[in-house]
Amino acid sequence: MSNINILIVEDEAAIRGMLTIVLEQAGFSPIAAAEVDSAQKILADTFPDLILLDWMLPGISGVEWARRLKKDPSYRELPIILLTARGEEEDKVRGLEIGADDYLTKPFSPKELVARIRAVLRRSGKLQGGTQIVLGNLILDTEQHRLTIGEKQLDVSPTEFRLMQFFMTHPDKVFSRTQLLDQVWGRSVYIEERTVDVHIRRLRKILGDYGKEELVQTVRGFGYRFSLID
Amino acid sequence: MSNINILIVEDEAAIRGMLTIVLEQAGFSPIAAAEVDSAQKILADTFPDLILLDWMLPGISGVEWARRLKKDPSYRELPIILLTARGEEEDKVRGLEIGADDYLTKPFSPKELVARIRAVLRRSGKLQGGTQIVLGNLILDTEQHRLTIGEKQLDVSPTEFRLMQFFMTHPDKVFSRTQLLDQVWGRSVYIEERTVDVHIRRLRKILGDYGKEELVQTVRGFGYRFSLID
DNA sequence: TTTGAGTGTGACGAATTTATTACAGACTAA
DNA sequence: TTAGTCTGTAATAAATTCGTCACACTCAAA
Repeated sequence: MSNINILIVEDEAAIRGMLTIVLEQAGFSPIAAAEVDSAQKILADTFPDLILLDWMLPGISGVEWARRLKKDPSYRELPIILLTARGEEEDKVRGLEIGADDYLTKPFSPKELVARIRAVLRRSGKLQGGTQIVLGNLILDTEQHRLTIGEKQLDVSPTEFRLMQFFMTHPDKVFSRTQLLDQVWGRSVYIEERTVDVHIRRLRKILGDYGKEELVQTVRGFGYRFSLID
Repeated sequence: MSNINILIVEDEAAIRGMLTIVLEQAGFSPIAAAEVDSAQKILADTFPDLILLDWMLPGISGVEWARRLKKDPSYRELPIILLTARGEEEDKVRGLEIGADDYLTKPFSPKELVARIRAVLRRSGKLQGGTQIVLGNLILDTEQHRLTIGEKQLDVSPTEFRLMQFFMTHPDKVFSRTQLLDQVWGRSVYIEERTVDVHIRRLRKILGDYGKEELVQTVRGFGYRFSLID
């Protein structure tokens, strides 16, 4: 269960399905959209680490959308890989001009796709050899599956670990219970929203043992936030 | 100038040549044969450390030869990596049945080839620079096949030894049961995941006799970790 | 102060995951 | 061959985790 989310935007259902399967098998968490409109919605409440974008799309074209995203400060850092039709050299050039991070010419092999994705992620620092997330004196090491606070090791359950991992990679941001369920539990399970509260409680209890209870903050009416600042 | 001899058996001259070059560059000493007959001769008077064997061969097929070798006591230990054509899943299954140590699906990258070869050689103990791995007061000597803790020598079975070897070369890192099976048992065998648990248990028991039971740690939901730290 | 929605908390049973044991077949050395 | 070891698997036990619920508490608007 990687938490590398990849947003696929592709109108052809067959290719979309193929991409989804390939990415899943490669250990990513893909989300697919058929056109820009729904992609935009997904973008709003999920937090993809990379977008795989078809060049030709009905309605707003992929290029056009990419151009917009690259102009938007809050999405500028989000890597985009364009999928172009065979041999349209010109497109490639234009694609890179608008700031796409890579392009891939159809047809491509699954292997190549995954390799390119990894390369881009690595370049943007999201896929690192260094597997540590450091926040203050909190260290979460995904490779060792360890959560330490100062010198002390915290004993957390798998779900708590994933929750912490998500929080620590998105500090200072408020997330609704639904968003947390989507991100930490996965989009495909249905679970009561209140369950999040319980897990938050458990996390706070553990953190509280080390005087760090206030790291997880309640934002009444919205959800929770993880932050070093009060 | 390695003394690792690798016997290549491949009928297509182009691929044979490519393999030879790749292996040479990787520091191995390749010897190539176009079919089983000449391979058999080479086998008789040179002593390869590993065979890279094409699945499809004129005359006796690669599989058939592999099967024979694996039955012959004097060659049983000789690792074999099968080269299979793309997507022939069935072949893989048969490949592992006859006891191949790994398989590689064409086309493959030189990098992957070399990595797999190294892995297999390491697993069979033939690739070791310094033969000792030292961790705390634990010493694992791959050449003498010995595991000592302080002054005491531990009596471990072959599988336990390989498991320890893998753990000691990758300390502090969590591995899933699948990863352990791939790395310690080999990619081409199908074994129940639970079997790992049993071997872990056996290892712990042995280590426990010397007060080192806690070296192998359970990471619930993920797998196991070998670490000197709690 | 009242009221109701939003949140915190402890408990519980079910589900999941891991540990342990026993056993049969394969293999090895004598 | 034979006794003994090694290994994978299945069965069972033990431990942990997880989602829900019921009820207590908070907060803010009226």
